[in-house]
Amino acid sequence: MDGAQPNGQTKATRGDWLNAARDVLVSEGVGEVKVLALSHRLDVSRSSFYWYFKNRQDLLDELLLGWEARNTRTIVERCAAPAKTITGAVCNFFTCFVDPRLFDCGLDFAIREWARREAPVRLRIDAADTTRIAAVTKMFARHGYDASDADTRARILYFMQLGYHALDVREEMALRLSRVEGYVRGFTGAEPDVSDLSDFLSYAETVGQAPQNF
Amino acid sequence: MDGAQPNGQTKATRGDWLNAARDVLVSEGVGEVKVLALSHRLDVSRSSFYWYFKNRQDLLDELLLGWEARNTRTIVERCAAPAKTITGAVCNFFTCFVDPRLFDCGLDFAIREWARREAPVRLRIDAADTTRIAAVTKMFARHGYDASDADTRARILYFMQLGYHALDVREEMALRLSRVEGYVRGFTGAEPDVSDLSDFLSYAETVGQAPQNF
DNA sequence: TCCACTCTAGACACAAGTGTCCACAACACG
DNA sequence: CGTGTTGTGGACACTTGTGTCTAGAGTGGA
Repeated sequence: MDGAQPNGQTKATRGDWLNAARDVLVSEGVGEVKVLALSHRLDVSRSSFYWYFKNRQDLLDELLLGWEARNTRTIVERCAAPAKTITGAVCNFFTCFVDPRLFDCGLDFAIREWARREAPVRLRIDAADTTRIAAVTKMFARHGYDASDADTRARILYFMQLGYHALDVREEMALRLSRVEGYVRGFTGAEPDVSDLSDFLSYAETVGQAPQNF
Repeated sequence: MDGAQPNGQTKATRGDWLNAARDVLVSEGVGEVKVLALSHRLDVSRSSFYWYFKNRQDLLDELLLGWEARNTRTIVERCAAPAKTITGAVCNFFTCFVDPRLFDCGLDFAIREWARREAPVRLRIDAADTTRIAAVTKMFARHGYDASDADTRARILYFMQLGYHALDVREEMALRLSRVEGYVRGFTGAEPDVSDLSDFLSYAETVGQAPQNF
């Protein structure tokens, strides 16, 4: 994906610039993604940047491209994953947000914030949300909910999950997991399937060691 | 709240600076709240700013103070409002987000974004969320939900509502209202009370004319 | 060896932002 | 009328950021 192998003389590859930019985008917002600051961070001259990128905007475009290729696809895949019960299906959806390798929450919100200021970014976010909600709706429909009910439940589930992360709540994984049963009951309107639930909880434990979502 | 009455010679009052700053904060983020830009917008010399405020940070502090005094109190009050049924109570909560005069959503999110970059702001947001969730939990508990159930439902309701706004969804008020019944069913786990629901819908219609939330 | 290519550093020109200082206009009041 | 206070505007010094141009160091291949 990165193309060129670093040369002996190379101090910072194109990928290094992109990674540094992503970090700053997530932790401090687009406004702070500055060529000067990145060059300090990489300990490279600022002008080297212009070897790899046309200008600052060029870098930002690339960042957006990477995000598009990743987050939405993850959600769509998890929603389409086979599940015996709706409990299992909802748990499949949850995995996106529990396993940081699957869905990059920090990036998602950083880009939403960015979208508030720039209309073209906004359009891409809108398209992503539409695709994701459709995938969740389909998941409910597949488990016997009628069209209108599936739509409502999909929206509650998706908005609640993003709301949770929008608030950047910081709580222990154990505490978070202790609420899962209640959440599933609330989201599905049915009694959770015990075996599906415990499958999810043990999966979550294994990835729970990973660094926090952001 | 504003103190001084504008003098004949006064071109921009302290309040004018604050309003302009709030607008920019909401639409473009803290980073864009710049003395220079505000002075252009108010058509006043930049140095006049320093008559009213010690420096840029002083202005930002004031903005934060105004937010604290408003948004959280609104939610707490609406949750404490009397309601015959849980349907009515949830509808009371919804009013915050339907009537832009009650709760300033744009400001809430602008400040959340700001909090990502500055720890002291983050602390104040955390305190606000804790207070708000506690108020919603109490609301459910008052209507007969046991402690654990009330906690879960409060979180689903609050996170979902903020998630909805975090995504900055733009849909017609009519479409939004058409989903309310389903939402209430989902949130309360019970069949909505018809009269409480219609009271809310007619209230929402009257304020629906007001400008969009942001 | 030497030449081309890749990448880096430093200098330059410029734009936009901050905060300070000082002169001064306009009003309010004795 | 003077005189103090309230606000405004312009000039200055400084910082941080962008993008361009050019010299040249290092590497790999003919």
